[in-house]
Amino acid sequence: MGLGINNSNGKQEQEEREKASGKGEEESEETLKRSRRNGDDHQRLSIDPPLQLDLLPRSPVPRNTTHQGVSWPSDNGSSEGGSSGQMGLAAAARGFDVNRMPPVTAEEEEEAEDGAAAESSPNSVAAPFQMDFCIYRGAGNGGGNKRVFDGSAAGDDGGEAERASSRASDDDENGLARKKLRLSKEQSAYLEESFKEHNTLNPKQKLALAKQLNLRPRQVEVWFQNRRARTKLKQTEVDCEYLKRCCETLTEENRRLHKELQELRALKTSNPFYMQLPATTLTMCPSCERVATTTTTTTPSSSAAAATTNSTDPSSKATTPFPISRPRFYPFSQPQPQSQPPHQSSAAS
DNA sequence: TCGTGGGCCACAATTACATCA
DNA sequence: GCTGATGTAATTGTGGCCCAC
Repeated sequence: MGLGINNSNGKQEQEEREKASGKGEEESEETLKRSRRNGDDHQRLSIDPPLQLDLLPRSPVPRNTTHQGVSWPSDNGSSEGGSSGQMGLAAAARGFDVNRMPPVTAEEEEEAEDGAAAESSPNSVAAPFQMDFCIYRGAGNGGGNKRVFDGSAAGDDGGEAERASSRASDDDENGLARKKLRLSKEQSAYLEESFKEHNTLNPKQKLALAKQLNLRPRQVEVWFQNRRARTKLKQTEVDCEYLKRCCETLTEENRRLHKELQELRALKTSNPFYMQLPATTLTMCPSCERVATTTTTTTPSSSAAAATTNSTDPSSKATTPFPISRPRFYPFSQPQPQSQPPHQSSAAS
Protein backbone atom coordinates (compact mmCIF):
# COMPACT_ATOMS: atom_id res chain seq x y z
CA MET A 1 0.00 0.00 0.00
CA GLY A 2 1.00 3.51 -0.49
CA LEU A 3 3.27 2.89 -3.35
CA GLY A 4 3.49 5.06 -6.34
CA ILE A 5 0.89 4.44 -8.93
CA ASN A 6 3.36 3.32 -11.46
CA ASN A 7 4.43 0.24 -9.73
CA SER A 8 1.02 -0.95 -8.76
CA ASN A 9 -0.21 -2.26 -12.00
CA GLY A 10 2.84 -4.11 -12.94
CA LYS A 11 1.10 -7.18 -14.18
CA GLN A 12 -1.62 -5.45 -16.05
CA GLU A 13 0.68 -2.96 -17.57
CA GLN A 14 2.90 -5.73 -18.61
CA GLU A 15 -0.04 -7.28 -20.33
CA GLU A 16 -0.97 -4.03 -21.88
CA ARG A 17 2.54 -3.61 -23.05
CA GLU A 18 2.45 -6.98 -24.60
CA LYS A 19 -0.73 -6.18 -26.33
CA ALA A 20 0.43 -2.83 -27.47
CA SER A 21 3.64 -4.26 -28.74
CA GLY A 22 1.58 -5.72 -31.48
CA LYS A 23 0.22 -9.17 -31.54
CA GLY A 24 -1.68 -8.10 -34.57
CA GLU A 25 -4.30 -10.54 -35.65
CA GLU A 26 -4.13 -12.50 -32.50
CA GLU A 27 -5.02 -9.47 -30.57
CA SER A 28 -7.84 -8.40 -32.75
CA GLU A 29 -9.31 -11.85 -32.52
CA GLU A 30 -9.15 -11.71 -28.80
CA THR A 31 -10.45 -8.22 -28.91
CA LEU A 32 -13.45 -9.32 -30.85
CA LYS A 33 -14.20 -12.03 -28.38
CA ARG A 34 -13.89 -9.68 -25.54
CA SER A 35 -15.95 -7.15 -27.30
CA ARG A 36 -18.65 -9.69 -27.57
CA ARG A 37 -18.39 -10.27 -23.91
CA ASN A 38 -18.31 -6.61 -23.25
CA GLY A 39 -21.37 -6.27 -25.31
CA ASP A 40 -23.09 -8.73 -23.09
CA ASP A 41 -21.93 -6.90 -20.10
CA HIS A 42 -23.05 -3.70 -21.59
CA GLN A 43 -26.44 -5.15 -22.14
CA ARG A 44 -26.52 -6.32 -18.65
CA LEU A 45 -25.55 -2.94 -17.40
CA SER A 46 -27.86 -0.96 -19.48
CA ILE A 47 -31.08 -2.58 -18.56
CA ASP A 48 -33.45 0.28 -18.88
CA PRO A 49 -32.23 2.50 -16.16
CA PRO A 50 -35.08 3.55 -13.95
CA LEU A 51 -35.28 7.27 -13.91
CA GLN A 52 -32.90 8.45 -16.47
CA LEU A 53 -30.17 10.50 -15.05
CA ASP A 54 -28.36 13.09 -16.93
CA LEU A 55 -25.15 13.00 -15.08
CA LEU A 56 -23.06 14.08 -17.90
CA PRO A 57 -21.77 17.59 -17.90
CA ARG A 58 -22.52 19.91 -20.68
CA SER A 59 -19.28 19.13 -22.22
CA PRO A 60 -17.42 21.83 -23.99
CA VAL A 61 -15.88 19.24 -26.17
CA PRO A 62 -16.98 19.46 -29.74
CA ARG A 63 -18.48 16.25 -30.87
CA ASN A 64 -17.63 15.58 -34.40
CA THR A 65 -16.10 12.31 -33.64
CA THR A 66 -16.76 8.78 -32.89
CA HIS A 67 -14.49 7.00 -30.59
CA GLN A 68 -12.98 4.32 -32.60
CA GLY A 69 -10.03 6.07 -33.97
CA VAL A 70 -11.44 9.42 -33.26
CA SER A 71 -9.44 12.46 -33.88
CA TRP A 72 -9.64 14.56 -30.85
CA PRO A 73 -10.56 18.00 -31.97
CA SER A 74 -8.60 20.83 -30.59
CA ASP A 75 -10.21 23.51 -28.58
CA ASN A 76 -9.92 26.01 -31.31
CA GLY A 77 -11.75 23.72 -33.62
CA SER A 78 -8.94 22.91 -35.93
CA SER A 79 -8.08 19.30 -35.83
CA GLU A 80 -4.87 19.20 -37.68
CA GLY A 81 -3.69 16.55 -35.33
CA GLY A 82 -0.36 16.51 -33.78
CA SER A 83 1.31 19.59 -34.95
CA SER A 84 3.99 20.60 -32.61
CA GLY A 85 2.21 23.81 -32.06
CA GLN A 86 -0.81 22.02 -30.75
CA MET A 87 1.08 19.72 -28.60
CA GLY A 88 2.92 22.72 -27.56
CA LEU A 89 5.71 20.89 -25.88
CA ALA A 90 8.48 18.65 -26.75
CA ALA A 91 7.71 16.45 -23.84
CA ALA A 92 4.25 15.83 -25.08
CA ALA A 93 5.52 15.11 -28.51
CA ARG A 94 7.61 12.45 -26.98
CA GLY A 95 4.61 11.09 -25.29
CA PHE A 96 5.15 11.43 -21.62
CA ASP A 97 3.13 9.30 -19.49
CA VAL A 98 1.20 11.59 -17.26
CA ASN A 99 2.51 9.86 -14.23
CA ARG A 100 5.99 9.33 -15.36
CA MET A 101 8.97 11.38 -14.55
CA PRO A 102 10.83 12.44 -17.61
CA PRO A 103 13.99 10.45 -17.77
CA VAL A 104 17.06 12.19 -16.69
CA THR A 105 19.85 9.91 -17.54
CA ALA A 106 20.32 8.12 -20.77
CA GLU A 107 19.53 4.83 -19.12
CA GLU A 108 16.41 6.18 -17.61
CA GLU A 109 15.41 7.63 -20.89
CA GLU A 110 15.79 4.32 -22.56
CA GLU A 111 13.94 2.58 -19.84
CA ALA A 112 11.17 5.07 -19.96
CA GLU A 113 10.79 4.70 -23.66
CA ASP A 114 10.68 0.97 -23.36
CA GLY A 115 7.94 1.21 -20.87
CA ALA A 116 5.89 4.22 -21.58
CA ALA A 117 6.20 4.04 -25.27
CA ALA A 118 4.59 0.71 -25.36
CA GLU A 119 2.09 1.07 -22.64
CA SER A 120 0.68 4.45 -23.04
CA SER A 121 1.70 4.95 -26.57
CA PRO A 122 3.37 8.20 -26.72
CA ASN A 123 0.92 9.52 -29.16
CA SER A 124 3.44 11.39 -31.03
CA VAL A 125 0.79 12.04 -33.55
CA ALA A 126 -2.28 11.58 -31.48
CA ALA A 127 -3.61 13.85 -28.82
CA PRO A 128 -3.73 16.83 -31.04
CA PHE A 129 -4.87 19.06 -28.28
CA GLN A 130 -3.10 20.78 -25.57
CA MET A 131 -3.15 19.02 -22.34
CA ASP A 132 -1.54 19.75 -19.11
CA PHE A 133 0.74 17.03 -18.03
CA CYS A 134 1.16 16.44 -14.41
CA ILE A 135 4.10 14.19 -14.62
CA TYR A 136 4.71 12.14 -11.60
CA ARG A 137 7.49 9.92 -10.84
CA GLY A 138 6.63 6.40 -10.01
CA ALA A 139 8.11 4.87 -6.95
CA GLY A 140 10.11 2.50 -9.00
CA ASN A 141 11.61 5.02 -11.27
CA GLY A 142 14.45 6.14 -9.17
CA GLY A 143 15.79 9.61 -8.99
CA GLY A 144 14.24 12.14 -6.75
CA ASN A 145 10.55 11.48 -6.68
CA LYS A 146 9.75 14.76 -8.25
CA ARG A 147 6.58 15.67 -9.88
CA VAL A 148 7.11 17.78 -12.88
CA PHE A 149 4.55 19.92 -14.47
CA ASP A 150 5.12 21.37 -17.81
CA GLY A 151 3.37 24.66 -17.59
CA SER A 152 3.71 25.40 -21.22
CA ALA A 153 0.86 23.09 -21.94
CA ALA A 154 -1.58 25.07 -19.97
CA GLY A 155 -3.37 26.78 -22.78
CA ASP A 156 -6.61 28.22 -21.52
CA ASP A 157 -6.35 25.94 -18.60
CA GLY A 158 -3.94 28.14 -16.85
CA GLY A 159 -5.63 27.78 -13.52
CA GLU A 160 -5.03 24.12 -13.46
CA ALA A 161 -1.56 24.67 -14.62
CA GLU A 162 -0.96 26.98 -11.73
CA ARG A 163 -2.39 24.54 -9.29
CA ALA A 164 -0.43 21.73 -10.72
CA SER A 165 2.75 23.63 -10.66
CA SER A 166 2.17 24.72 -7.13
CA ARG A 167 1.44 21.16 -6.28
CA ALA A 168 4.69 20.23 -7.82
CA SER A 169 6.43 22.56 -5.51
CA ASP A 170 5.41 20.92 -2.29
CA ASP A 171 7.21 17.77 -2.97
CA ASP A 172 6.95 14.71 -0.95
CA GLU A 173 10.30 13.34 -0.24
CA ASN A 174 9.35 9.78 0.35
CA GLY A 175 8.50 7.78 -2.66
CA LEU A 176 5.90 5.88 -0.74
CA ALA A 177 3.04 8.30 -0.96
CA ARG A 178 0.44 7.32 -3.45
CA LYS A 179 0.26 10.16 -5.85
CA LYS A 180 -2.92 10.95 -7.52
CA LEU A 181 -3.39 12.39 -10.91
CA ARG A 182 -6.11 14.90 -11.44
CA LEU A 183 -7.35 14.63 -14.94
CA SER A 184 -7.53 17.83 -16.83
CA LYS A 185 -10.85 19.25 -17.85
CA GLU A 186 -10.24 18.23 -21.42
CA GLN A 187 -9.44 14.72 -20.46
CA SER A 188 -12.44 14.44 -18.22
CA ALA A 189 -14.71 15.94 -20.81
CA TYR A 190 -13.51 13.57 -23.46
CA LEU A 191 -13.86 10.61 -21.19
CA GLU A 192 -17.37 11.74 -20.37
CA GLU A 193 -18.18 11.94 -24.03
CA SER A 194 -16.88 8.47 -24.52
CA PHE A 195 -18.79 7.22 -21.56
CA LYS A 196 -21.91 8.73 -23.00
CA GLU A 197 -21.48 6.59 -26.05
CA HIS A 198 -20.60 3.40 -24.31
CA ASN A 199 -20.13 2.88 -20.65
CA THR A 200 -17.78 0.01 -21.16
CA LEU A 201 -14.74 -0.18 -23.31
CA ASN A 202 -13.27 -2.96 -25.28
CA PRO A 203 -9.50 -3.12 -25.27
CA LYS A 204 -9.21 -1.37 -28.57
CA GLN A 205 -11.29 1.52 -27.46
CA LYS A 206 -9.40 1.66 -24.25
CA LEU A 207 -6.11 1.83 -26.01
CA ALA A 208 -7.36 4.41 -28.44
CA LEU A 209 -8.68 6.57 -25.68
CA ALA A 210 -5.53 6.22 -23.69
CA LYS A 211 -3.54 7.19 -26.68
CA GLN A 212 -5.65 10.19 -27.41
CA LEU A 213 -5.68 11.42 -23.88
CA ASN A 214 -2.11 10.59 -23.19
CA LEU A 215 -3.08 8.39 -20.33
CA ARG A 216 -2.26 4.86 -19.53
CA PRO A 217 -4.87 2.33 -20.56
CA ARG A 218 -5.15 1.34 -16.97
CA GLN A 219 -6.11 4.89 -16.08
CA VAL A 220 -8.80 4.94 -18.71
CA GLU A 221 -10.06 1.64 -17.44
CA VAL A 222 -10.12 2.87 -13.87
CA TRP A 223 -11.85 6.03 -14.88
CA PHE A 224 -14.60 4.08 -16.56
CA GLN A 225 -14.95 1.82 -13.58
CA ASN A 226 -15.25 4.71 -11.23
CA ARG A 227 -17.61 6.46 -13.57
CA ARG A 228 -19.88 3.47 -13.69
CA ALA A 229 -19.80 3.31 -9.95
CA ARG A 230 -20.74 6.96 -9.69
CA THR A 231 -23.56 6.54 -12.13
CA LYS A 232 -24.86 3.60 -10.24
CA LEU A 233 -24.67 5.44 -6.99
CA LYS A 234 -26.59 8.38 -8.36
CA GLN A 235 -29.13 6.08 -9.86
CA THR A 236 -29.54 4.36 -6.55
CA GLU A 237 -30.19 7.67 -4.90
CA VAL A 238 -32.83 8.49 -7.46
CA ASP A 239 -34.39 5.07 -7.06
CA CYS A 240 -34.42 5.52 -3.34
CA GLU A 241 -36.23 8.81 -3.62
CA TYR A 242 -38.73 7.31 -5.97
CA LEU A 243 -39.37 4.37 -3.71
CA LYS A 244 -39.82 6.70 -0.82
CA ARG A 245 -42.49 8.55 -2.71
CA CYS A 246 -44.08 5.27 -3.71
CA CYS A 247 -44.13 4.19 -0.12
CA GLU A 248 -45.75 7.41 1.00
CA THR A 249 -48.38 7.13 -1.67
CA LEU A 250 -49.15 3.55 -0.83
CA THR A 251 -49.33 4.29 2.85
CA GLU A 252 -51.78 7.05 2.18
CA GLU A 253 -53.84 4.81 -0.05
CA ASN A 254 -53.79 2.07 2.49
CA ARG A 255 -55.02 4.45 5.12
CA ARG A 256 -57.81 5.58 2.90
CA LEU A 257 -58.87 2.06 2.07
CA HIS A 258 -58.94 1.09 5.69
CA LYS A 259 -61.14 4.03 6.39
CA GLU A 260 -63.43 3.03 3.58
CA LEU A 261 -63.58 -0.47 4.91
CA GLN A 262 -64.59 0.73 8.31
CA GLU A 263 -67.31 2.83 6.79
CA LEU A 264 -68.62 -0.14 4.86
CA ARG A 265 -68.62 -2.27 7.95
CA ALA A 266 -70.49 0.40 9.82
CA LEU A 267 -72.98 0.57 7.03
CA LYS A 268 -73.35 -3.16 7.10
CA THR A 269 -74.17 -3.27 10.80
CA SER A 270 -76.49 -0.32 10.72
CA ASN A 271 -78.43 -1.64 7.78
CA PRO A 272 -79.09 -5.37 8.08
CA PHE A 273 -81.06 -5.32 4.86
CA TYR A 274 -77.82 -4.62 3.18
CA MET A 275 -76.79 -8.14 3.98
CA GLN A 276 -79.45 -9.55 1.72
CA LEU A 277 -77.76 -8.09 -1.28
CA PRO A 278 -75.00 -9.91 -3.10
CA ALA A 279 -71.69 -9.08 -1.71
CA THR A 280 -70.53 -6.01 -3.43
CA THR A 281 -67.42 -4.03 -2.97
CA LEU A 282 -67.12 -0.41 -3.75
CA THR A 283 -63.63 0.53 -4.42
CA MET A 284 -62.14 3.83 -5.26
CA CYS A 285 -59.73 3.91 -8.12
CA PRO A 286 -56.69 5.65 -6.70
CA SER A 287 -55.71 7.14 -9.97
CA CYS A 288 -58.95 8.76 -10.99
CA GLU A 289 -60.94 8.72 -7.78
CA ARG A 290 -63.88 6.99 -9.44
CA VAL A 291 -65.74 4.16 -7.92
CA ALA A 292 -65.55 0.73 -9.41
CA THR A 293 -68.01 -1.89 -8.28
CA THR A 294 -67.23 -5.52 -8.11
CA THR A 295 -69.36 -8.43 -7.17
CA THR A 296 -67.47 -10.88 -5.17
CA THR A 297 -68.01 -13.83 -2.97
CA THR A 298 -65.42 -12.78 -0.56
CA THR A 299 -65.99 -10.92 2.61
CA PRO A 300 -65.45 -7.22 2.60
CA SER A 301 -62.38 -7.57 4.67
CA SER A 302 -60.74 -9.97 2.32
CA SER A 303 -61.52 -7.87 -0.69
CA ALA A 304 -60.20 -4.87 1.08
CA ALA A 305 -57.10 -6.76 1.90
CA ALA A 306 -56.72 -7.59 -1.74
CA ALA A 307 -57.22 -4.00 -2.63
CA THR A 308 -54.57 -2.91 -0.24
CA THR A 309 -52.03 -5.48 -1.15
CA ASN A 310 -52.34 -5.65 -4.86
CA SER A 311 -51.28 -2.10 -5.41
CA THR A 312 -47.66 -2.93 -5.43
CA ASP A 313 -47.90 -5.87 -7.67
CA PRO A 314 -48.83 -5.29 -11.26
CA SER A 315 -49.23 -8.97 -11.79
CA SER A 316 -52.20 -8.97 -9.50
CA LYS A 317 -54.06 -6.74 -11.88
CA ALA A 318 -56.50 -9.47 -12.66
CA THR A 319 -57.81 -9.51 -9.16
CA THR A 320 -58.36 -5.81 -8.89
CA PRO A 321 -61.19 -3.80 -10.27
CA PHE A 322 -58.74 -1.37 -11.86
CA PRO A 323 -55.26 -1.68 -13.16
CA ILE A 324 -52.41 -0.15 -11.34
CA SER A 325 -51.94 3.18 -12.93
CA ARG A 326 -48.65 3.96 -11.34
CA PRO A 327 -45.70 3.62 -13.61
CA ARG A 328 -43.95 0.43 -13.03
CA PHE A 329 -40.88 0.89 -10.98
CA TYR A 330 -38.68 -1.25 -13.14
CA PRO A 331 -37.78 -0.60 -15.85
CA PHE A 332 -38.23 3.10 -15.57
CA SER A 333 -37.30 4.32 -18.92
CA GLN A 334 -40.22 2.74 -20.70
CA PRO A 335 -43.19 5.00 -20.44
CA GLN A 336 -46.10 2.92 -19.41
CA PRO A 337 -49.11 3.24 -21.63
CA GLN A 338 -51.74 4.90 -19.55
CA SER A 339 -54.36 2.25 -19.69
CA GLN A 340 -57.83 3.38 -18.96
CA PRO A 341 -59.16 2.12 -15.72
CA PRO A 342 -62.04 -0.20 -16.47
CA HIS A 343 -64.87 1.64 -14.91
CA GLN A 344 -67.29 -0.93 -16.12
CA SER A 345 -69.34 -2.21 -13.28
CA SER A 346 -68.93 -5.85 -13.65
CA ALA A 347 -70.84 -6.20 -10.49
CA ALA A 348 -74.48 -6.66 -9.83
CA SER A 349 -75.01 -8.37 -13.07
C1' DT B 1 -18.38 -34.71 -22.22
C1' DC B 2 -16.85 -32.98 -17.94
C1' DG B 3 -13.59 -30.87 -14.78
C1' DT B 4 -9.91 -27.63 -14.06
C1' DG B 5 -6.81 -23.84 -14.32
C1' DG B 6 -5.61 -19.49 -16.36
C1' DG B 7 -6.68 -15.07 -18.37
C1' DC B 8 -9.56 -11.30 -18.59
C1' DC B 9 -13.00 -8.30 -17.15
C1' DA B 10 -16.41 -5.85 -14.23
C1' DC B 11 -17.78 -4.73 -9.87
C1' DA B 12 -17.89 -3.52 -4.84
C1' DA B 13 -15.55 -1.87 -1.20
C1' DT B 14 -11.98 0.65 0.35
C1' DT B 15 -7.96 3.66 0.59
C1' DA B 16 -5.63 7.77 -0.05
C1' DC B 17 -4.81 12.00 -2.11
C1' DA B 18 -6.29 16.76 -3.76
C1' DT B 19 -9.17 20.47 -3.24
C1' DC B 20 -12.25 23.54 -1.14
C1' DA B 21 -14.88 26.04 2.38
C1' DG C 1 -2.36 27.76 8.33
C1' DC C 2 -5.31 24.12 10.11
C1' DT C 3 -9.25 21.11 9.64
C1' DG C 4 -13.17 18.52 8.15
C1' DA C 5 -15.93 17.45 4.11
C1' DT C 6 -16.06 16.12 -0.44
C1' DG C 7 -14.67 14.34 -4.89
C1' DT C 8 -12.22 11.07 -7.20
C1' DA C 9 -8.03 8.38 -8.76
C1' DA C 10 -6.25 4.21 -7.54
C1' DT C 11 -6.01 -0.43 -5.09
C1' DT C 12 -7.67 -4.80 -3.60
C1' DG C 13 -10.49 -8.76 -3.49
C1' DT C 14 -14.01 -11.48 -5.68
C1' DG C 15 -16.86 -13.66 -9.01
C1' DG C 16 -18.30 -14.67 -13.76
C1' DC C 17 -17.22 -15.90 -18.39
C1' DC C 18 -14.45 -17.96 -21.89
C1' DC C 19 -10.99 -20.97 -23.57
C1' DA C 20 -7.47 -24.46 -23.77
C1' DC C 21 -6.06 -28.71 -21.94
